[in-house]
Amino acid sequence: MVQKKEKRPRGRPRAYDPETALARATDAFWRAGFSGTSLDDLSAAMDMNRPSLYGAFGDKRALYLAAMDRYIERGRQGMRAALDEAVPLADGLRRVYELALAMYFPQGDVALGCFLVGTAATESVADDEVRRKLGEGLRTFDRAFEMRLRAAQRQGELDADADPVALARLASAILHTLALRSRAGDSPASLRATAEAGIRLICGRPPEKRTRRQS
Amino acid sequence: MVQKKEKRPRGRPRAYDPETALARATDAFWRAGFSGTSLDDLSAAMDMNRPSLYGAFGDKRALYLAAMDRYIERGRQGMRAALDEAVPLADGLRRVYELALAMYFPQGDVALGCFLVGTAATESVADDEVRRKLGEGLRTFDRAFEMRLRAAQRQGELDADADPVALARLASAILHTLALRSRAGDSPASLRATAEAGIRLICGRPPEKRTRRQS
DNA sequence: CTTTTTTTGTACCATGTCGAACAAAAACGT
DNA sequence: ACGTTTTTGTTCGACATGGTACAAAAAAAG
Repeated sequence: MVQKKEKRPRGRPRAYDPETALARATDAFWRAGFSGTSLDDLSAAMDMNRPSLYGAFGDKRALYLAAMDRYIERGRQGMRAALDEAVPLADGLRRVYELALAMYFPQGDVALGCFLVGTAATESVADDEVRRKLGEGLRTFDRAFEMRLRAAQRQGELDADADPVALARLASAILHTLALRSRAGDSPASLRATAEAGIRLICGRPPEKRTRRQS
Repeated sequence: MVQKKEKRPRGRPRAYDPETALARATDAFWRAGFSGTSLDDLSAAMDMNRPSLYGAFGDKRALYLAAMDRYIERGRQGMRAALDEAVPLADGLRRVYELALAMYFPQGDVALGCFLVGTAATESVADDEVRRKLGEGLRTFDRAFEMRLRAAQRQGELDADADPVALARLASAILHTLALRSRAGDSPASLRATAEAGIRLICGRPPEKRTRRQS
């Protein structure tokens, strides 16, 4: 157990990297949804032929569930980093929303929005496991906001009588509206404005009446 | 033109009512999404055989677009009624969210969430027309909120320096999070709480510190 | 009653889809 | 070098899917 030696396995080496293959599968699902993505599409996107794909990830559904897990975990890590308690609450929120927008609008590509909103939300009615994972993912993001808000409250950055749980849900609501609207054709600029308005509401209006001039 | 006499058309009378057929098609799409709903599913749900369906609505995509139009129009009407200027702003918002939750959680059925979030968001990346309609639909709902917020501002119900456009987007954000979370397995009760928190934030906290007791 | 017009219902077709069978290929161990 | 083990690539097959052709049916018009 101590030495995780890179012992090559016995048979023919695999021609793909599981992580990048999963990333490409995620991208394919992202564009057309679960039902709208065929195994041929996946096979082409992942550059794996069907049997390899089947052997590596199981059937289409298992592959999709793995893509969900990966997406949620990466989102969690991104939020954890963005919500560093060393940066002010408002800046942390802004960083989260910027991170989200960077994902929702890939460079030189059409707007993709959020993977969960764009694909899992559709499947969740018919597929219990997808619904479970989707719920767990959203709660994960809620919790990340909530932890940060609690810290802000402890540090006096946030009103003592604020409700961190409720505010966290609203911070997520901003995320959800960005996710949805980016898929509806809204521009990054307009979404940034919406995010800013949300941040102002969540953090509480500054003590003095805010002027339009920025510091 | 004056007398819209119920002149029966020439041939065999149709065995279906177009409006209810479209409603049933909407329901079918709602559960499985556009790609996940087959023509057989639709044919069964609408109680029309394939050629009749084709003759009445065109192909599957045209049928889906018609379902979108119907859904958006009904949503618009519902919001217009709920946001009656005679009722206080907070109550109006509450009525909108209650209306939404009533749609998202049909009696004696699984949670369906919002039709647009659950189905159009998936298709919108690949289908320009769906994306256009989705964006227009969301903006329609934004505008309904915005109109009401402007009225509230005129009546002094809302701060004079509030931004109706931004607040309307946030009111929609609450709607979007309800739509998404209802599909993720959240309970109506928890969503109601989220909606209430959103209403408090949008309407501004009441002058005195709010106590838990209700009038 | 016959003709005309429109809808219905059955059957069909080309294609797409998921999943699997099977042999060739590429590595390791002896 | 030879067998073992694992992955790859080709191929196949059963089935679902979107869409259509065509005759029977049901109503009005003549």
